[in-house]
Amino acid sequence: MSASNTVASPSFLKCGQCSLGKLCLPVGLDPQDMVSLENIIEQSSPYKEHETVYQSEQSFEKIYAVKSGMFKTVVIDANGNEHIVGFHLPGELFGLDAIYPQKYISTAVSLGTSSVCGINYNDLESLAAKLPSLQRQLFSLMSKEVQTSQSMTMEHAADQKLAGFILALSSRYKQRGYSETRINLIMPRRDIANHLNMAAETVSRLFKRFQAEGLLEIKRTDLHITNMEGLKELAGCASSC
Amino acid sequence: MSASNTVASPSFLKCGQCSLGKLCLPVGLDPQDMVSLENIIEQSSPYKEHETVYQSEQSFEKIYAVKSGMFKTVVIDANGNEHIVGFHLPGELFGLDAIYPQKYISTAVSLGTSSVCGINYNDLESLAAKLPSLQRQLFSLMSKEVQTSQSMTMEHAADQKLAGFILALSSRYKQRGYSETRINLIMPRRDIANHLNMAAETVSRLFKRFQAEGLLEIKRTDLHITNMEGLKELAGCASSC
DNA sequence: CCACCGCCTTGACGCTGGTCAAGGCAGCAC
DNA sequence: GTGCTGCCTTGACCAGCGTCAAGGCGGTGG
Repeated sequence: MSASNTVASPSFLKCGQCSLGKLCLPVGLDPQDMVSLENIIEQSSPYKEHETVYQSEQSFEKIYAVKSGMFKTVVIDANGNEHIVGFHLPGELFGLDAIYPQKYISTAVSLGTSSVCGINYNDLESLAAKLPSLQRQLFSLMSKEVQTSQSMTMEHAADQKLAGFILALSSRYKQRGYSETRINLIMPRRDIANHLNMAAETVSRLFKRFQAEGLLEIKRTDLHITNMEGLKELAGCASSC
Repeated sequence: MSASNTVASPSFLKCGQCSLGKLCLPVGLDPQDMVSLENIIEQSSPYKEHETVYQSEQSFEKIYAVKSGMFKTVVIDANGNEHIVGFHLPGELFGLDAIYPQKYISTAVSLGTSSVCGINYNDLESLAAKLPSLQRQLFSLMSKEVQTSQSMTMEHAADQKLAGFILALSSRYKQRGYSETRINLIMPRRDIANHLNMAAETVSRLFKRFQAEGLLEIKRTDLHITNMEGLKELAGCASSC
């Protein structure tokens, strides 16, 4: 395991060999069913930084699983303001919010070099009807998605929100086998701030304060959590515990 | 149709006869499949005000569809603060966030006299595997759920949040065949404020300001939207358009 | 009728965090 | 090296909104 969590690329492996199998869509599938799933999955060639996977308003066709790197999903409101809905780590799905309206709500953009698996939604639906364990996993993942976006609405004060964000990232990295205390914040401060509905200056000041309080150490993109309990207490544990 | 939207009770009707059929779980089912669904649904006797359907931490068994009245789902964070996650209108499901963790995250409480249909989740999963249109509807409803809680995280200023909340309510009532301009706010101001993460006093002041600006008229629980466009502009249309 | 209670409203005040502006610092081209 | 550019940090200032406290108003019970 590397000291920091640069994200390993399973490149063109099939689900059965992919290291993300334990987190991603194939959870709970037996090897035979896994093959059926592999057959409807398309692996993309890597996206360079700032490339878009799909655009808002585009008609819905596929959902995506992150294979390597990181993606953000962004919506633009009526006043032209961008809002970052979420950051997506390897093994996580995005595009699920497009199922109901049958068009993409957000625009998905790569952060750094990243790749995805694309899954045609109609094929996935048909397959899920045949494979109960896949159906179950899909419901489960969507339920999780509901819960995480709900928990975001609970944090109130800026310090709470930032602490919750860091903790959520930490636990997601941990699930992926990376260190939970050393995090590489590849997204710019501005993006973190935008996602949490606050000013970039506030993020900066809060990181400074957290550091002064001995909760963490941070230098540029390199974050080291030094007092996990303290952070959790601050966050009120909404997104994290 | 009554002038204001007191919520009609379909009482003990089966899905096929229930006026909510066009919004609720049975969307897209043919009459025969509808019968299969009816067989796994349990209709509750009415809850009185402030009664709980399930408690947070309780093990997950059923999801619920509102039959009449209104429910709120509430979570309590580590510091003991209550947070109202959502209000649920007739034809809407709640308890979906319990699927992933297999236990209820929130506590569900009735607002006024209300009733639900309870649906055993294991039975529902099995049935969905047999009925593609039911599976589809479930995915669709969960996707919608994701989207609405995401859109809540986008609003920033207090006036934006309140305007968005009113518009979302209005459009949900409209879907149910009620007036979109006359809304009966049965929940106390305090609950609205809590849900939107603001002080009850702010809600009060904002209603006053909205009234002064000619956007709406409000007296106690009786709300009348007089300038829909103005409200939408204020909201930035995040939750609503 | 009055008294009480809960809920909402209104006012005064102060803090949190947004905005604006300036300055640091790393990376890159020349 | 110098000068650019982009990102982050720091400081000064101000407003939006939370908090506290008081007062209104309607409903219910005596």
